[in-house]
Amino acid sequence: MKDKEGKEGGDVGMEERILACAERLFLGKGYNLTSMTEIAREAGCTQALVHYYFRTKENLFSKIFEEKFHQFINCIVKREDEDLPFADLVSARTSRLFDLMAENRRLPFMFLSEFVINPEQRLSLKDTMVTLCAEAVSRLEAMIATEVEGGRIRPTGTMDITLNMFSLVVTFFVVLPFLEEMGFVTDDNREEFIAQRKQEIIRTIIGSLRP
Amino acid sequence: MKDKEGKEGGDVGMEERILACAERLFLGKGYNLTSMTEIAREAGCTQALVHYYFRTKENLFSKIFEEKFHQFINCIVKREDEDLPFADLVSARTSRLFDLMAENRRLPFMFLSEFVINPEQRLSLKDTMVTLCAEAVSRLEAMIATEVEGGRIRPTGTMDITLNMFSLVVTFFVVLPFLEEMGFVTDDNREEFIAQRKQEIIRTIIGSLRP
DNA sequence: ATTATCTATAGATCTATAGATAATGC
DNA sequence: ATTATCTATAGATCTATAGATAATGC
Repeated sequence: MKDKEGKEGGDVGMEERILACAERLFLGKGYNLTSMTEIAREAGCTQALVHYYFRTKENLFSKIFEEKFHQFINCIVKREDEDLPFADLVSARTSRLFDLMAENRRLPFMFLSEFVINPEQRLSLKDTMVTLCAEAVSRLEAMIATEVEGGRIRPTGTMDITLNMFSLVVTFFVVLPFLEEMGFVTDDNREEFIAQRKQEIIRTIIGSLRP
Repeated sequence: MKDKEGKEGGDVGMEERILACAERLFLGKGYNLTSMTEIAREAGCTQALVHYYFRTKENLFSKIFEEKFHQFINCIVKREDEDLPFADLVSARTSRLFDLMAENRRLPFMFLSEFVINPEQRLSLKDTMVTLCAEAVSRLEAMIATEVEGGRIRPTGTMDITLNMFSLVVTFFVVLPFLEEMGFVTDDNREEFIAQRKQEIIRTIIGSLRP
């Protein structure tokens, strides 16, 4: 029996507990506003121990950041959906992105705060991003061309559709806390509000493509 | 003649120079990552002087934040546009929001980083926001109802249209630096890219409303 | 006299490390 | 023996203030 069971997890090792706390804190406040001291306090150990396991703060952060980043990209692109008809593919990807965001609402904030502030981080992940993005849109690009040719959608760039999807989904979860604070969303209507917004986003994206 | 002309402004007083530097730094990196020392260094004085003029960091930040915030809100809502036909009003507001963002690209980052981190800031501006937002959408709401009744647009909520507008415009400028870094946007095509995206956003919003 | 500016410093953090001690695995 | 944990502390910041000095306005 450990002396401190703490908030995080059950009877899991201290290293994992540190990771879990760090993840939560980094996601909530970004790199610079989270201190090793705070992570240690939350995990229930001294900050020396946090350094013992991860040596530097940068190290600890990278571990979490990169894991989240890959999880994020992989979730969006699923090869199976490439056999779907165009509208269904757009709908499926939007829906998946929406659900991922619903479960990781602070993710964009974490990305943003790090990327905007930390140009090195940005550079170091650039290649990964370019590759993964290219993969993500290659099939889409071809489909759009076909649809446009067939006159089923108006001429549109892959970039525009992708930006639309990303913008609508991500911003929604970013502003959600404010909508709650301002009383537009309450405990009673939250679930329905979110579900409706999801449908509306998909309708917006697909609907705006009609010729 | 002052001994230090510095980067910011011409022969303007030190107080204004401090304000200008603080604005640039706060906008770029948010409250917590900007130090009084750094502001002083940029403005070309000691940090004691920065405290002399603004007493606390919080004070200095609030001054800038609130000014920017009001500028932001007032820019979006212009009463004259309320006489325009529906599509034109949506288009005009989107366009204005787009232009404002184009000139203050770090604004959303500043808002976000402060709001997400600083619940007090959020609370203190809540009332202002609610009032201004209500004003901004009241006329829109009536127009939407009329349009829907007349069968000219499909049934849609004011909230959805507003969110669409906000999401599409703001996210574009947030991700623009990444698109540049990834090579999708270059010095050569930037202007055109931005102009096209603006049109596409308006098309998306209006187009998605067709019945 | 008042306003603007500087130097110096107290007091809070924070990261990282060194070195001691307790727990564990063989 | 090795791994996990702690205490203590060095060395960097940072905010804020006190107190001295220079510049300005009457």
